[in-house]
Amino acid sequence: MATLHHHTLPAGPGLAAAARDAVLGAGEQWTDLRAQVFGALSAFDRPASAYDVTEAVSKATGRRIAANSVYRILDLFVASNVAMRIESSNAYVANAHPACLHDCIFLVCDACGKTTHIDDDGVAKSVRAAAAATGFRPIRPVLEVQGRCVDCN
Amino acid sequence: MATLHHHTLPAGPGLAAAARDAVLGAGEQWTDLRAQVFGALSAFDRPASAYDVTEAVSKATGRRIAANSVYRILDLFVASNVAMRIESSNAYVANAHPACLHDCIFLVCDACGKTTHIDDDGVAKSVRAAAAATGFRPIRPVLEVQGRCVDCN
DNA sequence: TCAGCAATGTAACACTATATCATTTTGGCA
DNA sequence: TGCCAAAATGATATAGTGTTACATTGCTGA
Repeated sequence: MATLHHHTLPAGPGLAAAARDAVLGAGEQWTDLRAQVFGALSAFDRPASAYDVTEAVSKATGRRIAANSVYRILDLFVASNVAMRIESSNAYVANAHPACLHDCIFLVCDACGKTTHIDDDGVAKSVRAAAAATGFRPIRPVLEVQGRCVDCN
Repeated sequence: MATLHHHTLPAGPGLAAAARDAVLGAGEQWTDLRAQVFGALSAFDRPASAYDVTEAVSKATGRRIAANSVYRILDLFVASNVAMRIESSNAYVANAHPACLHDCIFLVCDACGKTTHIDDDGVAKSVRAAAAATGFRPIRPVLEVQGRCVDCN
C-alpha cells in the first residue's frame, strides 16, 4: 500500500477546470467572481492572504471587490478542497488536486514565504491515531512545518 | 527508547517556579509583570489570546497593561519554552514543562475550545523526517488537530 | 552619582476576520 | 417570457490580532 503519493501538476487552464468541476460537484455554483478568485489565488507563487487576493482580483477586473466576498469564496474553496488554508500564515493556496483528499503537510519557508506541501498519508494517519488514542476525535489535522526551503538554505 | 512521554503536572506555585527558572536560565529577567502574565496565562483552562491575558492581568493588578507588552512577554515565553502558541487559535498556553523540549501535538476542541497536547516524539520525528526528505530544513513543526474532545463527543 | 541598557508604556496603525443588511444575479417554474 | 425565491455579492461597520515607533521608567554597574 502506497503511503507516499506524488502528483504531476495540472497547469493553468487545466487547474481551473479541475477546480470548477470540484466546486460544481460539491453542489455549488462556479461564478465569474469565483473563477477570478481562483485564478488570482493560483497565480501567486506562495500563499496569499485574503486581502492579497482581493487586491489582485480588483486589479484584474477593474472594479473594487469586497473583502468579505473573497473570504466567503475562499471558505467555500477550502470546504470544496479547491484551496487550502495555511494556519500559521493566515493565508491560502490553490489546490492542484481537488479530487484527492489528503491531510497535507505544509512546508513554510521562514525566509521567502514560499510554501510547498507533501502528502504523506502514513504520517498523517499516525497523527490522527495519536489523537484518537486519547479519546479525541480528529477532524482536521493542521500539519505545517516552519523552516528553510532548499533555496533559502 | 521511549517515544511516548507522560508527565505529572506541577501545580500552580511549582509551575510558576519552573517557568521562572526557565526564563532566568535563558538569560532573561523574571519581572513582576512577567510573573503576572504567566500567572494569568496558566489560570486559563484553555488557550488564551494575548488580549485575554492583557485583560486578566489588568484586572488582577488594577492598572491598565499595554497589549504590546503582553505580546512581547508572550513571545519571550514561547522562545523560552515557557508557553506555546496555538497557531490555529491565535492563542497561547502555559507550558507545564519548560525543561522538556517536544514538538507537541495540540488537540483543539472545535466545540469548547479546550486544548490538550500530547508529546509523541515518534510522530514528530517522522514529520521532521518527511520534511527533510524534500530538502527542506525543519525548524518548528506546527502540529495541531482540530476535532472534538472527549467531553464534547 | 551618573551613564547605559532593559523593560514597559503610549499611541498609532496595519492586517485579519466577521456581522449585518442592502442589492444584484441566478435558476426554476408557471 | 416573466416572475418568484434563493443564492451570491456589495457596502459598511466593527471586532479581533499583531506590529511599529518613540517616550518613559527603573535597574545596574562603573
